[in-house]
Amino acid sequence: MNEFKKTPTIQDVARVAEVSSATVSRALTSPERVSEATRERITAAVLETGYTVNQMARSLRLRAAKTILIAIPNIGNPFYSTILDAVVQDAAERGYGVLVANRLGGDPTLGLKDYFYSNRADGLLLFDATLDLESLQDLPLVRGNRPLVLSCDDIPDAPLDLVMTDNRDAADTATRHLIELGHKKIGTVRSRTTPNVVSERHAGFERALMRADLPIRQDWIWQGDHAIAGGIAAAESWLALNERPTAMFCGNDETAIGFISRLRQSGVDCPRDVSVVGFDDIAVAEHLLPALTTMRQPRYDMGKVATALLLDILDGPATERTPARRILKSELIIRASTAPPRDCN
Amino acid sequence: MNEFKKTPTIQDVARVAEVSSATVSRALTSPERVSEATRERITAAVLETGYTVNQMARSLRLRAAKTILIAIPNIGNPFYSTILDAVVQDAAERGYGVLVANRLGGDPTLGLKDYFYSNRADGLLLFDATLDLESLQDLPLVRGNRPLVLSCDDIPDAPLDLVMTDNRDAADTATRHLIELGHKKIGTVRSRTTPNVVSERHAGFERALMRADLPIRQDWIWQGDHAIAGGIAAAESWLALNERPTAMFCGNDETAIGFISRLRQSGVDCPRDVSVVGFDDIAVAEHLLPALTTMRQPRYDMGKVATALLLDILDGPATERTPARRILKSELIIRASTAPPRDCN
DNA sequence: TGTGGCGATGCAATCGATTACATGCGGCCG
DNA sequence: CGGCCGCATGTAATCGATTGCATCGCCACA
Repeated sequence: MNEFKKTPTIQDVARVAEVSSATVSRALTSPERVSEATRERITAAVLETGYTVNQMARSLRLRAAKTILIAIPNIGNPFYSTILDAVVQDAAERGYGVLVANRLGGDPTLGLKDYFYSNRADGLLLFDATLDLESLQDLPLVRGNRPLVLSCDDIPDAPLDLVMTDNRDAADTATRHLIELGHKKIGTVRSRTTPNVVSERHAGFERALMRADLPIRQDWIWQGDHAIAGGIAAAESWLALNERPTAMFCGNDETAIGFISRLRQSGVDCPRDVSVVGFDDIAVAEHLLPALTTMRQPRYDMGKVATALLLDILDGPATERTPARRILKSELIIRASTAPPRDCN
Repeated sequence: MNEFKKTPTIQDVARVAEVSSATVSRALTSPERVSEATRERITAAVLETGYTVNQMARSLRLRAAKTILIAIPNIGNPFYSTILDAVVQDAAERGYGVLVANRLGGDPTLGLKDYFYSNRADGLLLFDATLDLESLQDLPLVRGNRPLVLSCDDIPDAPLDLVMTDNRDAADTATRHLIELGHKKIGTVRSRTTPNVVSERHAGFERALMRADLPIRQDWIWQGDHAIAGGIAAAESWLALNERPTAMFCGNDETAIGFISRLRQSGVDCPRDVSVVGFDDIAVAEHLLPALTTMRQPRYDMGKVATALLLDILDGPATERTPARRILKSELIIRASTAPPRDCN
């Protein structure tokens, strides 16, 4: 059926349409520059040969891969996969492909990937600030002056384009919600995977407590891992306590899920015995029992905004720019996992 | 610091090391072919210039992009994001990048993507059988004789490499579990997103019922959407029924979550009033209340096996092969959402 | 009728890495 | 001492698309 053994090239089309390859190229990229008659012959020839452009050749020539690289700490986490979803969707609409790098930060083969990824992507979307500024600048993408947009997390003092949520205010809001319910003993499960989000959130947590003149007790602060396991571990330590907090602010929803689930196993009920507020509002949050009170993060929007920012830089003129900072607002979603403390009722 | 304005090329390295670009290329790809002295000079020059290979140029020359394309119906779904995780991990280890295409099937801009993706990926990992065989063969990847591995779903009569789970047996097992608990009135929420998985699962469901001489009632079969919303809709319809099934087999965990959650709102308890078994065993399944009985799908393995299969084809000799079929086993995880029916107690 | 201008098209260089083939050099053996 | 072999390296073609410049008609206007 196909008269060419190999993938047809622009030369093949040119031969069939009886024009030069230059004309074919022009017909495809700026149709108004060729006469109507030739354009039709070329269109027919494209169909006949089944030609599709060879992106490798085009990229080489144009010095643009039409591809962005997205680095995510943990694809399996619904929080990140939603972002990825948004990014892939929007990038595709603007003609860009998305290469995925998982756990770029912690991977010992980073050097290999350097080599591997270089010159393959036009820009980088980084949802992971476990890299410090120095190693970031060592990445060939950045060294090659490729634009980079950082999201979900901040790197202090880095002059980078940034898309974030208002982590500090959000944590403050969540904590205030617990305070307003009457809680005086409030603990938290922090995380360690994304350092600055964590300190921002923790700062918001402490700010709310301080403003309410409530104590910040170190033995009521646990380290989580942004996963269910961390919540479970924190719960076990919580159970061993003599004096327990009556409310907990968890660094994300998975942590809250693990925490509540482990407590339930030991007969401790949420929200009767302890109130829990999560962070993110992942899809299942409202279908849990108790439905989870949480700070909804505009994560789909975060993906969209970050993508738009990066692609605007890529498609725009190569002028000197001052880094942009976009802060998106989170929203408190009150459900059933928070209630007034028992002894205050 | 960097003496080259633009990204350094192999020519720049050659100039610094005072050799030809051919020698640099050889030093990098087959070091044993250059003398030790030159090799050292070249290594030094690579460091000095900060050279990294331009993959576009290499791919053009070698006709291999060192990239695979993965098509997934819904990235946001934890089921798929786990698979993606496995794929990215394993592909990176073997020096391949992963391009993500979301909802390749339903997207009206498929034609655009054709154009766009062609010649960019060496092979395709397809986790979505909403495409029929015909449109599949129209994809340039396939037409260009690029290997393709189909996973999660089957396309009947297609001579394709395949990685699947034992959907029919798994559905049979799940249904038998309900039967063994004493249930006689059993319904199901099917899905429509992945046609053949659905019919396989449904076939397993019906097989189990028939073998137990139980009725297959059409009004006890709902259409879901592999998402929470579908479970909710089915639950609402279930509530309106005069004679209700006492047990439900749900097409996936999200469906089960929505179903149970909606029923609870109306005071119907799982497992007291109705038993529910899910499918997949997503991460939260064991932390739900009730903890979800479900068929665990080896989805991480599915990603790994599919990747290994595709990459073996790509890296192996270009011989004629007969398509491989790998079937992975699912496992029944009994938790708290299933129990004997009330009236049988 | 001559010429300037413009639209359509072709020619050929270019992007950067790879590799078949050519070359040159040194050593070994007869 | 001459010729041959083999290793190390260089030369140049190649992959496929894009694009600056050249060319060729053709029309209009003086």
